[in-house]
Amino acid sequence: MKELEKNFNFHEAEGRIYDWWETSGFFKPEVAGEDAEPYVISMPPPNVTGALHAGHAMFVSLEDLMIRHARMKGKAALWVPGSDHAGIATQLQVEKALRDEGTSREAVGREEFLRRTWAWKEKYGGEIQNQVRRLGASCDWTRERFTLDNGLSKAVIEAFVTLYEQGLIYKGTRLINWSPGLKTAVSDLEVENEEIQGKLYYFKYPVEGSEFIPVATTRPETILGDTAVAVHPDDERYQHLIGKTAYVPMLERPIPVIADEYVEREFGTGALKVTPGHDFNDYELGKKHALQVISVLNRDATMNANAGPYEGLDRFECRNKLWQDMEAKGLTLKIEDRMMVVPVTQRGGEIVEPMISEQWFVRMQPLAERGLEAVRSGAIQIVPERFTKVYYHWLENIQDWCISRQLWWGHRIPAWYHTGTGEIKVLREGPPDDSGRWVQDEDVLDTWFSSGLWPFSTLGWPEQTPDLKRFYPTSVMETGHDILFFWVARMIMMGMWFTEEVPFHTVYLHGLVMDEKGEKMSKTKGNVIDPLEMVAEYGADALRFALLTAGSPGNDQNLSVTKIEYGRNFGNKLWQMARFIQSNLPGDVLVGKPETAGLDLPSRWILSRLSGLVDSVNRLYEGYQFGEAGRQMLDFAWEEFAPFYIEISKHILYGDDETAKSSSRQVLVFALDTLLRLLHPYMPFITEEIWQHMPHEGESISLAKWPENLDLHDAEAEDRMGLLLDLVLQIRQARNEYNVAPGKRLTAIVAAGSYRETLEKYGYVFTRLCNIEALDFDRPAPSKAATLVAADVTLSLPLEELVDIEAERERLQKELDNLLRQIQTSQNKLANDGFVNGAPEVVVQRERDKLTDLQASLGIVEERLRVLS
RNA sequence: GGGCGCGUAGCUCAGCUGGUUAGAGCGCACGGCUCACAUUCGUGAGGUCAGGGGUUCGAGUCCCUUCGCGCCCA
Repeated sequence: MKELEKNFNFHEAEGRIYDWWETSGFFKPEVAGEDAEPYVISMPPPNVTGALHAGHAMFVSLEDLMIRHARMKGKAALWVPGSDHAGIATQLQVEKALRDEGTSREAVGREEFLRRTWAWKEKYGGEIQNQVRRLGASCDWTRERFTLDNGLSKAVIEAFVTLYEQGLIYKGTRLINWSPGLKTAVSDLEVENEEIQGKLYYFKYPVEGSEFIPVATTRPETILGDTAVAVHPDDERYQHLIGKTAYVPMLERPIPVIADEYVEREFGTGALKVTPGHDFNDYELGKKHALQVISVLNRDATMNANAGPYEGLDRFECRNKLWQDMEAKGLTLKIEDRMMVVPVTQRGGEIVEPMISEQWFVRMQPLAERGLEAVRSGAIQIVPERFTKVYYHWLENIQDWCISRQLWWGHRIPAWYHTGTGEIKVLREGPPDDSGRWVQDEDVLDTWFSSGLWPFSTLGWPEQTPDLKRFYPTSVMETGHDILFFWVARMIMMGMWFTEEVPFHTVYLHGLVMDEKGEKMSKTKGNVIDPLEMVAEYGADALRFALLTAGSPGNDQNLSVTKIEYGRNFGNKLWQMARFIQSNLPGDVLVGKPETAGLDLPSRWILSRLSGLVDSVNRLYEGYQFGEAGRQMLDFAWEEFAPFYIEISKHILYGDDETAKSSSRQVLVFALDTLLRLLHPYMPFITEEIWQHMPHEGESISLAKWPENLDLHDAEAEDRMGLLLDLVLQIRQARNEYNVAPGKRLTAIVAAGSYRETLEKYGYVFTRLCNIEALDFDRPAPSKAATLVAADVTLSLPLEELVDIEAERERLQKELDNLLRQIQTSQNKLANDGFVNGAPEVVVQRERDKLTDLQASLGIVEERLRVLS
């Protein structure tokens, strides 16, 4: 077996190991055989031209963990990778490149633009996939998909046409969110609300008869599109004006004064200007009162002809100009500073304008019902459970989905218009005929429309492919809670609608990755942790371990370089443990679970602890508590196995009892092997590298059996070893307290009580762990000694010149107080019938045993104090 | 306005089904390069688990409430 280097060279190893895994086909579900139960995750497709960020690293780590775990459990684990064409994001990048060349997409034309975008995709599109590889993602690259590839495009058309035929997709002229910068409609989900310091403009709305109604608005330019002034029917101030005619300032367009209970009398002036063409609430009000809808904006947010003299002005220029003009006419009242909420685009933060526009919509009601049913029935479980409520709330109040985008990069809407008759045909294959008189709709579909089909479109749908049959429905959808609506809910609805099945059984939502202060990472703030830099500096395993263990399910987590560094340190610890074990192995070592019969106490102890770890980890995995599971693995490795068992084993390994050596080796190898398997989903590279250098059966740890139910629990060994380790800690403390040189070897005088046999046999534990060269059982303790007590064992360290009697008395007095306090608590509990009868038997018994030990110790400490005084 | 989350050591966070004297990392103090490991080892200081009330034999954990912070929806 090749010797392990002094340190793990992850730079060299990660690429080598990954390539080997991939070319060996380990990432393919077929390694598990035809009868294996499938376990499938569809990878959330990153934007094709995007760069890997901490959020990607998070989902890759989590999903790879789940997939590797499933694979080790013998399942046919399939993780389908892919990328998203990301309509807006990608188009913006290519448009920017064109701008840099001094041209524009309009100038080069649609065909050329698309050619350029595909070229761009080919050039940069593979980048993020390689970055995903660097994290160790064990996805099946032979099944990689792209949302614009032929298969998926076919799925998109099938879905669109089907919904159209079912009457669930329609084209309509309605108020939508318009992004003037992007010059496209966006869905309500793509609009965020931002609070800004704005202004509230108060002005006079002229009414016939030289009267006026005071009105306030945050967007004066929309005055030009007003089609009514509304007041509350019971408002005495304005009651007499209801039904009269008001005149739009500057335009003098007559509009009615209407009454509606929707108007809040206490808010503002108690009167409302109504602009159905540019406000969602007003739009509804307008419908109710059959008001005219007037749009005053062009696609680029300049004013249109309806704005009369303001035509051509930008919306904000118009706001100022109009206000000045109104001021000149004496129509203004005042301007107030006011915090207000404006709708902005997700991308760029530009202010979105509600505008009347003809777009394609999906009627969501019927789909939402299926989506709700899927979760309500329990067919889909959302983890953490609290997100279920959020999901319900959104679906119960869902709006129709505006799916058309005035972009070029995307799935073109399969609708054809007859240039002569204006007839519309929606077809799987177009045009309807060769007459040359049919033109296709110019618009493309919202990117999320294709993403919504992802779990089944990637497996071949609408074709009934073997993959679709075997791997659908998928198992888990793992993604960030921020896209529950955007993506998860839509996948569920689409999945239920088109496949009559849930697209996945479980939704696992992780939190967002923040910086170490809990702030959102952003380039402008300069607090971004670049996962690729971290991988280069600390290794992929370190980053993964940090991401996987530093938080709790569903909650946002703060990532810091320190945590990644700690992950790297843990990797090194594992490596060093392995190096020690390996260097103490002769040629042949028994591999597998050791026979417990002849084992020494430390071995039975560590195997019992290991057994407990495995049980605990499996229980935690059931509840998706991967972070806690990983932390427990680290604790076991770093707090028990390495500092105690490995240390103690040196006594055997450096001795000459060949039988004992052989069993110690087997225990060491077995414990490490088990630990490596448990850690493999967290730290795939280092665990594989170590495993290959240790005695093992099988080709790769990634295919090794996941540890379950070791059945090595040994309560007695844990108790006895617990006492030894308790004494070890006390000896270390005493040595520190009395400033005993670390190198100084001491003989301890022991009154062993009921532990005589154990202490005689395992006295070497103290040699190894706290530099006690011998235990003397048959000598009375000298007066100048530090006395340590555990259960009924007394251990004295003769420290002649170092021990000050007074100090020792104080120390013991403190110990006495401590014991008394604990005994008191314990006695109170046991005297309480409620506890004795109500608590589980094990808990009560543990309390009784504890009290017995405490009382034994108390007797010893009291006696010792008597001697010293 | 509705919903959700969070508030535990100086900082960042764990604490899973309620059950030993509430843990970790970083930072801090003291001491060690001991033959796997200074990417380390040993020891220590540091917490009325946001406040109040309740359920329970027992609450950091469950329920109610107040305060503070954050997110989502309207």
